[in-house]
Amino acid sequence: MKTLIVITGPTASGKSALAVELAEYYGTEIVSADSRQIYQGIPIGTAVPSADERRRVPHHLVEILPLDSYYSAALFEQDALSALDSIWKKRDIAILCGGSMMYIDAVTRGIDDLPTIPDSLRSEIKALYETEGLQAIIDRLKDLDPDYLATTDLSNQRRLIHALEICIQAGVPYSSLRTGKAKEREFRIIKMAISMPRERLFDRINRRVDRMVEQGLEEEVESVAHLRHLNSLNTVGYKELFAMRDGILSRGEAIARIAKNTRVYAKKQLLWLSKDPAIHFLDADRPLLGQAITIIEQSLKNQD
RNA sequence: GGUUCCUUGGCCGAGUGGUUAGGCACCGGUCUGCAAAACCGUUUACAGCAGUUCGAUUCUGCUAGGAACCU
Repeated sequence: MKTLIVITGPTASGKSALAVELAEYYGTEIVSADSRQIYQGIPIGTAVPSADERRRVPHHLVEILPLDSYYSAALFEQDALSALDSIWKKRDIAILCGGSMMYIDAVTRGIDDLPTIPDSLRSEIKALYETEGLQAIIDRLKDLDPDYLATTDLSNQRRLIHALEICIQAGVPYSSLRTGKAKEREFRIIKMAISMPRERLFDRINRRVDRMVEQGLEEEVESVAHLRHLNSLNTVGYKELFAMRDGILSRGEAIARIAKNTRVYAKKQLLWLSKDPAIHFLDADRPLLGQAITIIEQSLKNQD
């Protein structure tokens, strides 16, 4: 039976290294589940797998998109499933590794089918928001989808705008398209996350930020600065250094801020993981590969 | 030694005789199409002591610490 091994965990916890070891052990390949490593041109700040790691094990969905490409969890679901299928043609086991929790959910649980929003409508709604404010969006939704409005956060412009776009494009309320149900997958899923004390994780993050700077993060930021308005660059490590270029932050402040925002990001990931009952946690104080293999072998045995 | 001024929560920083700004950080949370995004919530005060007052962080006095000027 086709099996998907998911390796996740907070940023800087050592996911990539473990995934490579596991892939070598099972003779398989890795699909990355990382919303930023998928872009080209920002390898340092997104801590893309090393050349050596990629030589040892093929990685899919890393550095495949130009920075100005639109992308989403739904697109990732398609791309990841097709990459996984290509691996399953050769092996029973495939590995999905990354820290973009919503992307992982899109693969393991699926995501509802929604219409794609054309650029024209997207910019129309954006203009409405910018000229008339969030209230205008809310007012429209009162007519088009009061149910959604009743259950959502009225301060979150991003989600409200999205809901309105879907209502208009689909011609039916957004809420009517939301099933809230996980899709049936025809593959077995074993999910694991690396866990370690928060202090130690934060220490690793701080060190990793310093290393990125040593590796030339500032030059990398410089090389993409002309594209700073893109969503792909609305990313920790880049926005802070853009602020430094603007003279808003000193170099020291910018670097400290990157570390801080990375810690905040890690906490969000940790929160997401803590809510997922299906996750097996791996203790970072003990050899990870052995723990992972034990969990995998047990799961395979139990479900056969 | 004298005169004047200052002392607010982890940090910055307003202000008031009673309803205890705000920002940052920390902590907690939301989440099915931009998710390393977007958004929400909570906690920690008024240097110490005494007095005035129905009531003091706010007024008075003393103590401690600090600043400026004078001798």
